[in-house]
Amino acid sequence: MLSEDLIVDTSLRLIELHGAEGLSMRRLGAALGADATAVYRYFANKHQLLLALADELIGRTFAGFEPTGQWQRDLRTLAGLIHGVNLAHPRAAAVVTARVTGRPHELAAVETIIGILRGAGFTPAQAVRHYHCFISLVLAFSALDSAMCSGDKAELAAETATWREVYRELPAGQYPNIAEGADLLVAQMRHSPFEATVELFLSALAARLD
Amino acid sequence: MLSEDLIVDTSLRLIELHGAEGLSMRRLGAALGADATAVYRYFANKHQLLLALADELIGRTFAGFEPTGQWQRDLRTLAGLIHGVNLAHPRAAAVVTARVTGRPHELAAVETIIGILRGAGFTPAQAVRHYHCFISLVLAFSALDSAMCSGDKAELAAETATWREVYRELPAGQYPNIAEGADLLVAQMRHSPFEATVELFLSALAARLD
DNA sequence: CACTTGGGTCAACGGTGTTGACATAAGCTC
DNA sequence: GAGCTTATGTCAACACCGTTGACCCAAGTG
Repeated sequence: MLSEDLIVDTSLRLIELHGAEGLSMRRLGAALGADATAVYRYFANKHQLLLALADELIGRTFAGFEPTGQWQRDLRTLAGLIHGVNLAHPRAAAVVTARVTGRPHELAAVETIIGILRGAGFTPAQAVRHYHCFISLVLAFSALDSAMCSGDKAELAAETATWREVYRELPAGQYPNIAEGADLLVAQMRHSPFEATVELFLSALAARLD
Repeated sequence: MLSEDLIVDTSLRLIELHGAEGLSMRRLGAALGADATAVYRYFANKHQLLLALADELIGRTFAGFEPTGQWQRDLRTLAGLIHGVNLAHPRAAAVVTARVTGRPHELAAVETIIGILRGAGFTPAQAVRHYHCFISLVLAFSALDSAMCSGDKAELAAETATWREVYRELPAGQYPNIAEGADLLVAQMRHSPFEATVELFLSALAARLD
């Protein structure tokens, strides 16, 4: 017997295993030991399935989180958790990102984050505004970085090779600013600017608090 | 006779016309009045074509831009330009976002932005770091927002309806923070937090400059 | 017993990106 | 000009994809 939970778990395992694009209904059916179309008894279409995956991921993200009362630290932790979970499930991340699920785990997440901002001293209006910026920032970067990592290793290596070869050999006359920091640039582009951007964001919020 | 330029232009027109997912090789071929596979004489695969689209978009974005010397204003303008162009071409945006093209227009863009930061007084290392954060922020939000707008109108309306119905009717006992700002939340979620986040980002940069 | 209903299977439709063989026209060398 | 190479477009096919509708059978219910 299949079930929503079983399908969701199997889907997440498949994504983790076969990478971003590895989740197809046929593969899912095979992994479940059933026909591909059996899944349609539980989810109207693939989009609904992805929404369920998204909510499950949100739930897992917030499962091990307890607010400490220090709002900057809490938001930093949450940002890292969300980013991390989404990176582990790139394909589902694309959906968490773009659409609102309206499911229970999502509600709990919204409640938690706005609560942290209210506790920090922001007004309800500020808290809502900053919540929107915060969650969009984190999700947008998650989607960006998981798209970055979803390709094969070979593809990724070719990518950084492009950076190295193209950017390091540019004529300093035409591109003085690039030439000046070419080594820094190549080194910088290898890892995500996520943490740095979150720090900038948090410092901007803190400045708005006084 | 086909040509790279003709293919790129037609592709962009197709995307603008048929929406995000509207660009398939067969449709492209039809729009060109040729067989779908003829495109493969000019681009090794669809990914390469999308990279070319991306570079073309970058070029168009920077075409009408002249730095004023006021770095905050310039970055704000650029952010808006990039965001706007990407919103108009949702599918291509996803690619501009994730991958480095290494093509001429991209190089010019990198040079311009780092130049602005250097002119603002940042060190080469700072300029490179902040460039990376800035461009990632802008591209990540562009991808997010264009994914948001790419669905049908009906789908989008259903989305906001979800927000309205679900979030406004929540029990205040379980979700006090959401209940407190439910109206604000529903109103807020309708438009992108892009401008607000860019402002926060720029203010954080300015604070780092002293 | 008859009958509905939930849940799994099967074949099929129209779509996708991509490949390899084939045809034809252009341009170059002898 | 003849012959050959190279560029360019066409065609059929492959292996996928999400989704639908018909079918079938076991379980539960009147």
